[in-house]
Amino acid sequence: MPDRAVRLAAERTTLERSPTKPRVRHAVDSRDAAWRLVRERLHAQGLRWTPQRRTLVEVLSRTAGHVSGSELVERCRALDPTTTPSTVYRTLDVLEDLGYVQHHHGMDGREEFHVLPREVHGHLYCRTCGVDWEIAADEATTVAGLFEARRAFSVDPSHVTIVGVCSTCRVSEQEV
Amino acid sequence: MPDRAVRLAAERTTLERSPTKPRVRHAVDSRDAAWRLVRERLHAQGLRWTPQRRTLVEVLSRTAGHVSGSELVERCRALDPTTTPSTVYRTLDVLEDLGYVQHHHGMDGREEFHVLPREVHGHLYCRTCGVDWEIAADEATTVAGLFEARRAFSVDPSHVTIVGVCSTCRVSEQEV
DNA sequence: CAGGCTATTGCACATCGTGGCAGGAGCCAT
DNA sequence: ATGGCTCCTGCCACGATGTGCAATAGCCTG
Repeated sequence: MPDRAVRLAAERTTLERSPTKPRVRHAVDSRDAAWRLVRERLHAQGLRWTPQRRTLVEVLSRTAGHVSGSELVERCRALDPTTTPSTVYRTLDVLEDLGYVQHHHGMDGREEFHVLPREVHGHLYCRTCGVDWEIAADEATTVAGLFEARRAFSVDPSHVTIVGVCSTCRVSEQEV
Repeated sequence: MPDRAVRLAAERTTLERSPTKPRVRHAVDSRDAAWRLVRERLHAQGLRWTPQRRTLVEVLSRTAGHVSGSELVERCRALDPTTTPSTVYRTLDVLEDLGYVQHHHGMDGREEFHVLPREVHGHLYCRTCGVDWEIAADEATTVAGLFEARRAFSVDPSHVTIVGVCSTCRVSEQEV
C-alpha cells in the first residue's frame, strides 16, 4: 500500500529531515539526536525500522514526561489513522528494551510511559489531586538501601511507587 | 428466583450457622467473628445485605492473604454460577470502604486484594520469581518518614509498591 | 404483612492490554 | 534488482475491570 506511505511522508518530517530550522535549542537537540539513533540501534539488534515504528518514534520525540499507553495510541492514530494498538504496545516494549521509554503503573494500575528517562526514578502519586511526582535519585537510593540492608533485596528504583497525599492537598483538607 | 436462594442455602453455611463445630482455632475464630459483623456494618451505613454479597463474603472468609480480583470472581462463581463480575468488583469496593479488604496493584498493574489486613502494609515484588512480600510496618514507616520530612508528603503505607530482585534470585543469577 | 424508597443487580457495552497466527515487508547477500 | 530469511504487522478474540441504565429486591414503616 504505497498509498499510506505517501500520505505519511508529508507528515513524518521532524525526524527525517535535517535539523536545520531553529527550534527550542539545547535539551531538545540532544533529544532529537537520541531519537535519530533509534534506527541504528534497532539494526544493531537485528530488528527492523518500519513505518509503524517511525510513527511511534515521531510521536515520542514530540513528547515529554509521562504519557499513558492509550494516549500514545491516540497520538499515533493522529499521524497515521491506520495505527493498530497492538503494534504500538509491542513497539513500546522494544523501545523500552532499548531504554527509550520506561513504563510503570499508575495509581489505577494503568500503564504510563516516561519518555527518554534521564535517570531511573520512582513515582509519588497524590491520591487527592492525582499529580505524579518523580522520586529523586537520592530518595530512591535511600529506600533501596533500606531493603538492601535488611533483606538483601535489590530494589529497582524505577518501580518504586508510592501513593499518599501531597502537602498542598493536606492543607486543603484541613481547611474544610 | 427462589431457585437460586434455595440452592445456595445449602452451600452458604459457614457464616450463617453457629460457630459450634470446632475448626482451626484462635486466629480463625477472630476472623470469623469479624466477618459475621459485615451485615451489621453494612446496615449501619444504610447499605444492604444481599445474596451476592453473602457469596463474596463467604469466599473471602475462606481466603487468606492475597487474591486477584478475577480469582475472587472465579471462586464466587464456584459457589454461585450466576455470579456477575461487575457485582463482585462493586462489592469489593464496598468492603474495602469497610476495611475488610485492601487492594493494590501488582507488578503487572492487575488488582490484588488483601483480605482482612491486620495492619496496612506495602508490597515488595521479586521481578524474577514473582514472589510478593509484605513490607513490615517499621520499614514502611521509615519510607514514609523520608517523604514526610522532605516533601511534607503523607505516605499511605498500603500503597508502597517496590519491585526488584530478591536475595534468592540474585544468588541464582550470579551462578548462571 | 403490604408499600414504598432507594441501594443493588444484571446486562450490554467500553477500555486497556495481551497473545496467536497468517500474510506482508524490511534487510542482507547475491 | 532479486530472493529469501525473519521480524513485524494487522486482525481478531480474549481477559480484566469499569460504567450507565432499567428492573429488582432489601429493609424500614405503618
